[in-house]
Amino acid sequence: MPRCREFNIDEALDQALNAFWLKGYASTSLSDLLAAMGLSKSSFYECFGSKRAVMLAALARYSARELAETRCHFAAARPLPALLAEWLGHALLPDACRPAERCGCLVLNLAIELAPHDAEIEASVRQHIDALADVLAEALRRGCEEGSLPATTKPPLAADALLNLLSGIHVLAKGGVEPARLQAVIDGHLAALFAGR
Amino acid sequence: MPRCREFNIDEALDQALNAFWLKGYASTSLSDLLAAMGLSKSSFYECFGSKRAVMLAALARYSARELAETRCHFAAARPLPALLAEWLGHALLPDACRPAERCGCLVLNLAIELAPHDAEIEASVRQHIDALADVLAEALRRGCEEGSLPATTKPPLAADALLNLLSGIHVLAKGGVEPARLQAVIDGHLAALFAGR
DNA sequence: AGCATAGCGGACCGAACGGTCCAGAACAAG
DNA sequence: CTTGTTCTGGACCGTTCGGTCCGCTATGCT
Repeated sequence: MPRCREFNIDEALDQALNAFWLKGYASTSLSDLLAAMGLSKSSFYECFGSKRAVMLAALARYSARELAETRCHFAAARPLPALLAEWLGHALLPDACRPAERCGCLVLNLAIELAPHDAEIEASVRQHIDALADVLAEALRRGCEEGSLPATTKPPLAADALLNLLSGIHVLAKGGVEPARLQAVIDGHLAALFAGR
Repeated sequence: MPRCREFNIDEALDQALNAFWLKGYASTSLSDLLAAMGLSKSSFYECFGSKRAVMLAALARYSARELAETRCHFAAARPLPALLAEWLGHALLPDACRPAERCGCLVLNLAIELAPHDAEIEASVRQHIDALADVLAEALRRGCEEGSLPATTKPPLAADALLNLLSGIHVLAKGGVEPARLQAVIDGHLAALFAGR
């Protein structure tokens, strides 16, 4: 007997995600959110409860998506150097699933804006970072075994370094540094990594 | 015959700077600002004109201060490895002139929050980044000449890499990653740098 | 003393904020 | 057709926002 929901929660969350990605949390007003998600204020509060809840859900969704893509990317049976180069360079290329160029990484954006004052956000951010580092470390470990990486490489440390590299890239790109300059930094890092040292 | 100004503009700006550093631009309300700067709304608008003008001034002040400190740091006649290690590690240590731990870098915080939507901010950020990169590149050039760095080192590229490293450190630290892990990343990067590769 | 300025507190402004509520239309299943 | 649910638009809430203005006092100079 009930009338079933007409809008798709996940699609609405994706739009909310894009809105927060573009303008951050505080600067995304309720009106912005409603316009992006394409639903009325009543439906919004009925379904999600609050602005903060939506951003938490969007953050979780982004994190899961990003993690799944990364896992999938490194699961491919291809040379590790190419996999890493593509994964890092990804941040500098236009991408259909990003709401704009130079919008950085949603997790990092929200981390900077909210993590110091919101324990729940901080926990999500930490979890995302650690999970990503794990995926990277695992890929690097395989690289060591296969010989594409020097045996002296320490996967967890090198994974942290790569994650730090990508974080810097995201931030500096948002600050206006030209992609070519950042690409050179990536290339240098990878060259050093595969040369061992 | 005029009565002279009682509060110090620069000190007030420093307090505004700390407020923005702690909470970002949008989340720092006028009340926050007035309380931090210790002056009345009337004096505030008489002297600075608008919230945005204050943040621009605070940003310029921060940038100049940071740049001067960095120049001074690398002007010391001490071994380059130590200078670099201290400069990078600085971001992970408590510091009297910072309003809190893990507050990141004001320029990067504002870049992420505002640069994509505010050309004036973006220009300031770019200028700061380029100036810092120049200082670093110059220090690295001296390192090459003195032999503390391999002759194959390309100072501008290595400078960008160091700046990117520091940016990542700031962001990940704000995201809750333990300082020890980030310190290890720094150590690894410097080891690779001085080993050439 | 007289005067111009600095600075203050506070009233006031319109707009926007996040959030609540409700009347009614649209719709699906019985 | 009835019933129960979804969904919408809009009225409404109190609060806060950035910003303006004014009247008062405190102060320094002549």
